[in-house]
Amino acid sequence: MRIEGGGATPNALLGLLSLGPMSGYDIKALIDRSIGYFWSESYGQIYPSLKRLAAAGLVEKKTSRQKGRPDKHVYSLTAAGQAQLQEWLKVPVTEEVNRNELLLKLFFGERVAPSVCREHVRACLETHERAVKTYDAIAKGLRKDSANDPQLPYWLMTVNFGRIRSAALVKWAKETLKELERIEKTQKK
Amino acid sequence: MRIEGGGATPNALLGLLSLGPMSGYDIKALIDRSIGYFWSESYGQIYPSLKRLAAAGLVEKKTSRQKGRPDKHVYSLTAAGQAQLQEWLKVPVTEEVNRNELLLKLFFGERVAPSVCREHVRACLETHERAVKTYDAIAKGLRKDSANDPQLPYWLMTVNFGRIRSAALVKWAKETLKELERIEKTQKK
DNA sequence: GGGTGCATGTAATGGGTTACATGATTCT
DNA sequence: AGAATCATGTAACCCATTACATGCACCC
Repeated sequence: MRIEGGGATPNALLGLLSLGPMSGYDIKALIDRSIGYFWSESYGQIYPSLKRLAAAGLVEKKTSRQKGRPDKHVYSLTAAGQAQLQEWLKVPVTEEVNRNELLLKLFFGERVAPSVCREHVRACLETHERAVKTYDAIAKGLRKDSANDPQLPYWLMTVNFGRIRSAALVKWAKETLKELERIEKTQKK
Repeated sequence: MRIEGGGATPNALLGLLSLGPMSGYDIKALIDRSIGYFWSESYGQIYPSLKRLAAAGLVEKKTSRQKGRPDKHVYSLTAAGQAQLQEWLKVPVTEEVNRNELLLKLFFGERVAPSVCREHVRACLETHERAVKTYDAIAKGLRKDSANDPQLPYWLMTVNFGRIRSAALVKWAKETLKELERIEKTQKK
């Protein structure tokens, strides 16, 4: 048996619980409307992980009965859990290559008609144009709703990351579309 | 039993084999010095996958004996394999959220000293500053060595993606470092 | 003699999503 | 009547990396 805390998932859960006591269901919902653009967890990870965290004494479980609905299992950070989270936050980030299917398809793009790649890149452009707007909206909302939260600057940093990245990809997509059109024209001649 | 060709890995292999006949070992080496910055495969994936592709008739295996060294199993694309690759290249890219541990740690950054986050962001800055230079070098090399290859424009598009993305992250990291220093100063007062 | 490169492959393990199973309440 | 939301959990499955197993040749 391994000690809970090595992987990122349990530590992400500890982090979310540091915002306040929550159930597995709540955690999933919170992820989807906060860190969802750079982190995801499924129930199949959350529930077993919470159980293990509880067994390791890093979180505490309290069952609250509800009318009609199933019992709610609310978890909260223990002192040990808080310590573990802080330790993990200090560990240097290990960046691994994340696979990019768009680039893979583009790399072999010469094997198909230029219009195929154009379509892929156009979709990418649309996605990130929308994303930039979304990030701006999120930042605006955060600045309003969490104006006095000491965590606000950190949250804005992550949003800004997304914004800058998406803006860059918009730029790339536009450049790339032009290049693809150029290829298409020279091919037809 | 499933038909080979659904996942990205077998199709990536087909793509690489479209560049010429190769062994599993060659494929790994080629990945590492070409698409390695946005795609990776391990032997544990490559060898079994090639076997399945051969069973499905998408690639053809030829064993060439070598002096001293173990036999080399050279695979080449069949017509069916080429067709499968082209079909796959047309399928719209499904972008899923890729987890970002740096952002996760930054999101909970208020739970630790600002210097911790500063260190993470500084590492990110360094990584991407180096990356920009690497991408430039790769592009230069490609323009020289593959000047007449019709695939060159596509390869440059993928390199340019990396370049633009890394340059954007350098910008973000610099901004973020300033912000972290600001937080540090206001905290000390 | 020992490290590195060539060359193949399997088994163990890890980390994750999806589908399944259950069931009441509330909204349309 | 039916869909969505609340709520928890397990089992099956998929995909991927790492470790293991083997062994020769070449260079230092």
